[in-house]
Amino acid sequence: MDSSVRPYSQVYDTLRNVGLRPTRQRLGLARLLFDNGNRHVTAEQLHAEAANANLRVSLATIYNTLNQFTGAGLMREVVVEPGRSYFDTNTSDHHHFFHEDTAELQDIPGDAISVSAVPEPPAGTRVKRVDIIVRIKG
Amino acid sequence: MDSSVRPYSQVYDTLRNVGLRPTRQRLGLARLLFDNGNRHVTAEQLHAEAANANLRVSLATIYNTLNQFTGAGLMREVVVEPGRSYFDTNTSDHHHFFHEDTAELQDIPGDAISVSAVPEPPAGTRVKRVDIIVRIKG
DNA sequence: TTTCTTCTTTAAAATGATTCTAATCTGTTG
DNA sequence: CAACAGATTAGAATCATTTTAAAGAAGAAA
Repeated sequence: MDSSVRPYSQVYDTLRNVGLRPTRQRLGLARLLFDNGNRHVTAEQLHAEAANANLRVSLATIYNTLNQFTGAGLMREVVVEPGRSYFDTNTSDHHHFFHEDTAELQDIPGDAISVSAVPEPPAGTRVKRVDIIVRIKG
Repeated sequence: MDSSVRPYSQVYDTLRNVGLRPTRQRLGLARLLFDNGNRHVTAEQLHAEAANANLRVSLATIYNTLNQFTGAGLMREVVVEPGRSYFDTNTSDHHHFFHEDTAELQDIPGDAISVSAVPEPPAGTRVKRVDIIVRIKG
């Protein structure tokens, strides 16, 4: 709970649990991502943030890590803009506002919006996820 | 109605109405796009299709044209996958199934699905559009 | 701890989609 | 038809992301 006393133990366990070796880079990135509430980041943003926090990580590792975290179910990818991927630390059922002016994402809690009557998926397929993006402008 | 008799007159008028010069390329692409029911295409797909139909158009023009048609409200862009853009000839209110296996889009009519209680957008913003993507797998 | 093996990280190159550039060509209008 | 504005094009440029192959770090065993 007190990150000044046990700065890495939480994320350390998290990484162990999903079978990822707790390396310096993964521990540092996990802390940036998970110790500050729900976050929506692009690879470039996280890279800049890491540099800022004195964490030396290459951009390739940022991409690897974001993809591994997503594959492990610790994050999810949100696709809202052509040519750029956002990663979301909130994996619970919820949706998004997308500010078209600032290119920022904002959570909509799962219970604040819902889809009535999701149509039957085509024969032979099953629904993997329903994404709702509410695009807004200033 | 009979495209063998008046092959270009419909799309010709459409282009005129939105202020785009009816060039050979735009007329040909418009015919491929609008004379065959609702379509979802990527730039590469449309390029291949044009070549197939003996319509010589560069890829740069495909991109220009798709963006111009979208800007003119004749089509809309659908973002479902990082790194690839889909363009949809159906501009009416509706949503999409996305087949993750085949990377294909399929319309969900606007009245077959709906969002209950779209939350109030943040102060100073207004909703531009609500996109629902139902991701399915085989 | 030393060693061995396996997984990670990295810089740099490669890729893939899209946009830009600058030169050439084509519609439109007079 | 002439002239101009707008459109098309090949190829270069750009941007986000992935791959490569080499060097480095973590875990297990002795």
